[in-house]
Amino acid sequence: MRELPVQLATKLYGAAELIADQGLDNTKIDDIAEASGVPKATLYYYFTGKEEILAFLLKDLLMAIAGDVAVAVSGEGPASERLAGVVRAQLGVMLRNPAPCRALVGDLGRATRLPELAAALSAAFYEPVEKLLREGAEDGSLRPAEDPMSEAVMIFGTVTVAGLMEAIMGAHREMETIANGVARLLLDGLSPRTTDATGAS
Amino acid sequence: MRELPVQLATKLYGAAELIADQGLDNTKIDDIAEASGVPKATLYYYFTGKEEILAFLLKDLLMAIAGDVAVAVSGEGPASERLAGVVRAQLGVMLRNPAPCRALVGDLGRATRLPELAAALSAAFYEPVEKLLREGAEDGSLRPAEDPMSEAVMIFGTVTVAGLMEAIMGAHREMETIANGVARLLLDGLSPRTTDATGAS
DNA sequence: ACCGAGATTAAACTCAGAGTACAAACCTGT
DNA sequence: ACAGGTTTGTACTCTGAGTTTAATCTCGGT
Repeated sequence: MRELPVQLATKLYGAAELIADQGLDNTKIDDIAEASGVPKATLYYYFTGKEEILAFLLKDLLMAIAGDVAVAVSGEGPASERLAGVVRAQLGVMLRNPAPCRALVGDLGRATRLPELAAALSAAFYEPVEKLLREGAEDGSLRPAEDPMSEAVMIFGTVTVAGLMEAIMGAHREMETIANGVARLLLDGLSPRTTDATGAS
Repeated sequence: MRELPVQLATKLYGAAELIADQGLDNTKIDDIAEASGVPKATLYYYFTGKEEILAFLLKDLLMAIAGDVAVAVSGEGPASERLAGVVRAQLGVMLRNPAPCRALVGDLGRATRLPELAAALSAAFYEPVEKLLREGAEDGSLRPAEDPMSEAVMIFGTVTVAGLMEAIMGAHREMETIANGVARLLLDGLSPRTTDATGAS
């Protein structure tokens, strides 16, 4: 895949919506060409096919998430708070880019079969969060995880599905509202808090 | 879609693996015909196309989950324990049917665009769990949820992603192990438990 | 045994759309 | 002006989805 001119990349975002709505198969290359204003021949000059176009769009999304997550992870404060920041970061990117998100779910299969993307996802999310969990165990703000990797995966699942649900329905709720709900579930769980000093009623 | 003979249905499961591995687009109707031993013409006699075949396989999976989840939900004991049962139920079905699961992720987009499936998913999972959350708030074994619907969605995300990760990699771990990890996260969260009576070291 | 209705299948067909080929224009630096 | 890459229109090939047809098969009723 050749180095992509910025202008072309920009135009392509217009196609994300289309792909998100219809799914990749129902979207003809000619449709993508028309929607983005990039002629078919040019698309084939840069990409080997549809899939690679989708992959480009998704990698872009993952990079955005990776960036914001990285900032949240390496911030100040206890790990638990930074984790809440991670949640906000991911949800923020997702709600700002609903079309690629929908495309991502829609064609997750292809995405996971694209090894480059799996790697990007891991770098964007699992690894930073896994690290964060370990730090939380050290600074005492999070319980020690038996298996930080799979906890990171679960956290990703929780956040992602919450975000997707919102991206698929047309975001009624504020990002902060959703993020609070997610963070509360992840940090405190569903059990009633036992924080009140003496036994309650 | 005509009434499907049992024998034919059985043969079709053989194709799930294929679809899971390659994704639906990379799987030719003729491949499905060959893999399942059902001639192409017969497939078209019963289904209108590939998509409907996939839909059939997925609906089957969702039904299985719905069944086991329903049992778990309506069992004895406090809601919190029944929730753990739900987790076990879903993971159990997923790990017993890795191929359809992988197909489901792989072609989630199509799946969500198939309204019948969205409804099935909702009936199989969201509604029962939502009900369970309300019961938990009543019997005191779960904290009251502000928004039971979106909590049900998040729970589904957590369980599903955990299950998928395992279905995609070839299940090394026992279902119980995974279920315990998931249930622990969902019930207790990531914060250190404050359960020890007096302040710890 | 025979008949008719529906089930099952092979084989040949149509047709949309992905991807290719290629040459003409178009830059951009030298 | 020239060379090397970029951009694009146009016309092409070819794969594979879905259709059609018609030949068999199955089986309950007579």
